Amino acid sequence: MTEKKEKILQAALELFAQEGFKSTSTSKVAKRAGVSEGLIFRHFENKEGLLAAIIQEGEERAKMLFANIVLETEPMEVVRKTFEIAQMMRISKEAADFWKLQYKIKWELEQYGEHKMEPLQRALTDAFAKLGYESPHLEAQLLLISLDGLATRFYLQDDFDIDPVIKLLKSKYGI
Amino acid sequence: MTEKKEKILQAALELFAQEGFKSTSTSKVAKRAGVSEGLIFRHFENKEGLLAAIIQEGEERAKMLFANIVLETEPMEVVRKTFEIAQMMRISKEAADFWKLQYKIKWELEQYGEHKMEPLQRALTDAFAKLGYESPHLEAQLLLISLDGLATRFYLQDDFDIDPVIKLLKSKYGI
DNA sequence: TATCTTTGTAAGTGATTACTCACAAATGAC
DNA sequence: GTCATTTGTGAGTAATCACTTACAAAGATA
Repeated sequence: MTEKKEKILQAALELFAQEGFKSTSTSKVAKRAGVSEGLIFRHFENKEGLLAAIIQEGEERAKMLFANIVLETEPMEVVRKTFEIAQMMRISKEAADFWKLQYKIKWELEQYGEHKMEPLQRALTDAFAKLGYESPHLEAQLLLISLDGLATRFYLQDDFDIDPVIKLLKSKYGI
Repeated sequence: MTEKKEKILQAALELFAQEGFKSTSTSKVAKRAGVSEGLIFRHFENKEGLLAAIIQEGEERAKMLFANIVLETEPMEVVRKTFEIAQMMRISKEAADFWKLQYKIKWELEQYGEHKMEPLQRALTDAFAKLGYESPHLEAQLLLISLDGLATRFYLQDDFDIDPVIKLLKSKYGI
């Protein structure tokens, strides 16, 4: 991976997350990365290839993140660590950009990245089952759905105070 | 409102909801509406004006929808009717298009339409207070956030079975 | 050093974009 | 019927789009 190729990926991640995929031009990406526009096509073939590279890079990071949860055997810890992930978007600017891009892409290209969340959902289903919930699969779905909603507000509503809402939601799971 | 003007609004709603605002061209809208492209600019000045007209039309519809809830005094009925709204997107294709557009616009233009939901949130806060919840304001926020997450799945995940999840969520509020 | 491959650039390409403009048809008021 | 206004069209516009191409610089291998 050359230095300029990395610059392109970083610039594209920022711009796609800010302005969306379709409405970010390749010339803009090149300008922010400080390279010629042609270099984008040399490295990534076309604009979609650039997006694919960004998404793939992030999916590997997501896998690493979920691995920590999936291997957890203590059910309450599974739930607690799931909330931990939700709170992580607030830490690193790059992580926030990546997750924001995920949601933007969902709405822009209408492809729900179900598979990415599947291991987490299975771990949660298992945890809720162990905890004696009546419909563990539905409970797992509902928790992830609530976190989707939380992310929506977090990214789109400027003055949104996420912490007290997370705290309330946690309390409903006894955390 | 002339016939052709209405055709434009309808075509634009469909296309914006399907493909997004920025990546739907005015020529495409004109073609679907069966009018000349120039007529769009005659009636709406520019592309943003067309979007504004669509959104305004829908906001009035949303107000009417919420009015029924806001005037409700029985707190459990407020919560029940809120779920009723959530289930409405599944009925009419036009209503679905409108709400889908709302979410798409949120992510594309990053402007959260807070004000639109405010009367509903206040009614819910009031209801939860009457029902003796500890943090009625947060509870109202959390419920609306969960419904945001539900909408995300409903619109983006093809095989999503929304009914059992709504049923589970309802049960958590004693409905 | 000579040669081959990779990395990089600058100046293009035709297609599409939002939008304008000159003009015609329809409508309404008197 | 006449005139003014509104509604509508079709052929423009400059700017921008994703992408190509010809060619140069840099690195690696011998």
